Amino acid sequence: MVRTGSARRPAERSADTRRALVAAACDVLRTEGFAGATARAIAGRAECNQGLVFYHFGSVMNLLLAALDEVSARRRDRYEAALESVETTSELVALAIQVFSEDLDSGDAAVLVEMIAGAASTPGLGAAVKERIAPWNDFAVAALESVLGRSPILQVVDSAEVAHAVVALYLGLELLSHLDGDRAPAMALFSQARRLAPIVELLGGQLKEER
Amino acid sequence: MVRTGSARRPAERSADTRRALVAAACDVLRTEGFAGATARAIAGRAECNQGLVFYHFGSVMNLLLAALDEVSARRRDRYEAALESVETTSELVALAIQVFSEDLDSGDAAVLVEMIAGAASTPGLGAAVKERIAPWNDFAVAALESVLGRSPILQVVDSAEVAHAVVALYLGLELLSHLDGDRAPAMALFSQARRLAPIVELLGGQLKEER
DNA sequence: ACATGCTTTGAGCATATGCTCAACTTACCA
DNA sequence: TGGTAAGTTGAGCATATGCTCAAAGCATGT
Repeated sequence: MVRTGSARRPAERSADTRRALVAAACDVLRTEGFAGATARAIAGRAECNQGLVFYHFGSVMNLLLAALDEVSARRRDRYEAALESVETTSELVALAIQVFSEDLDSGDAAVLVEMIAGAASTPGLGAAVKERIAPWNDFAVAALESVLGRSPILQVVDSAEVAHAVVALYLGLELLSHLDGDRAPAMALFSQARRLAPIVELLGGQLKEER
Repeated sequence: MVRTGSARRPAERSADTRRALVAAACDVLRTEGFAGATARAIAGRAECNQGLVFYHFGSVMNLLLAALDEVSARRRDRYEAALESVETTSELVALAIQVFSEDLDSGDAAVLVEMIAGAASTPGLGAAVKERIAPWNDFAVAALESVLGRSPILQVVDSAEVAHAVVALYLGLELLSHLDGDRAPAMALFSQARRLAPIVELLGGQLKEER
C-alpha cells in the first residue's frame, strides 16, 4: 500500500508539530521575551500539548536553540541570495536595508536579541548562542569585503571590526524598536544611510588622493 | 541627645539596605540577566533577607526600576561633567569612548540592555523603561548638536536620527560583549572611531565646499 | 481483525518564585 | 527603665515552571 490519502502519516504529523512548535517559539520570544518563553506558553501558541515540547526537543532550551537555528537559516538564505548582485557601496546599503526590514517584519531580529540577552541566565546557553551567531558575523564581513575589498578605506578601518559594529548596530536598533513599539526610527535611519552611501564612496576616493 | 555614635540609626540602616539592594540588583542583572534577577538572588548577593526587597521597594519590579534609575543618574552625571569641555568632533569621539568604557566596566550598560530586553515579558514595564531611557537619548542628541550644531553635515543627516543610531550601536556593542565575554571587539572599534574622527571633520568641510 | 510502533494527552511531582505575616531585634525618647 | 516605632527575620502560602509518566489515540503491516 502506498498511501491512505486522507489522514496524515506519523512522520508527517511529527514534522508538522515540530514546525509548529519552532514557529510558536519564535513568536513567543518576540512578543513575550526570553523570560516569557515557557513550555506551556509556546505549546499554547502552537495549540498543542506542552508535553510535546519535551517529546520532540527534550527541553525548552533545545527548542529555543532550534528556533534560533531556524532564524539563522532563514537569514543565511536571504543573504546568500541577495549578496551575489552587489558590487557598489550604494547597492550594499540598499541590500542591508532590505534584508534588515525583512528581519524586523518577520521578527527574526527580535529572536536573536532575546536569545543573546537571555543567555546570561542559563549556564551553557551563552556558548551555544555564540556559535550560532558566528556565521552571521562572517556574512557581514563577507558583504563588506565584497564591496570594500579593493577600496582604500580598508587602509584606515578593519572590515572585521566594521562588520562587528554593523551587527551591533543591527541588534541595537532591534532592541530599541522593541521598546518603542514601532519601527519608524529604524526606517528613518535607513533613509539617512541611503543618503550617506554615495558620501562613503566619495570618501574612498578622498582617502586615495590623500595617500 | 544627638547621636549614640557606635550603632547606626534606623534611617541610616534603611538607606544602607536600600543602597545594598540596588547595587546587588545591578550586579545580578549584569551577571544573571533579567530572567535571573529574582528577589532571593538579589537579596542573597546583598547578604540580607529577601523580605527586605518587598519592605523597601514593594516589589521586585520596583527594585529593578530603582536600579535602572541609579544607572541612569550615574550616566547623566558622567555626561554632564564631561560634555562641557567638548568642542570638536575628535573630542566628542574621545569623550564617548571614555564614557562608554566606564559604562562597560561598571556594568551599567548591561543593566540597561537587560531591562530593555526583559521588558517584553512584564506588562507595563516597557513604558516605565522607555521613559527612563528618554533622557539618555536626549543627551546623545545634545552631545551631537553641541559639536555638529553649525556643521554642514547636518544638512545631510538629522542629529536626532544619528543619536538614535549611536544609542543603538552602544546597546548592540554591550549585547555582543556580553556574549563574547570580553570587551576586546568594542575596544578595537574605539580605536577605529578615533582614527575616523578627523575624517568626519574633513567630511564636514568637504560637504561645505560641494554646496 | 489484530498487533505494532509512533505520537499525543493530561495528571502529577519537585522545585522556584512573588509576596505576606507574625514574631523578633534595635535604636530612640520620655 | 520601660515603651514605641522602625527595621529585620524566617516560615509559609498560592502559583508557575521544567519535566516525567502511564494511558490513550492513530496510522500502518499482516
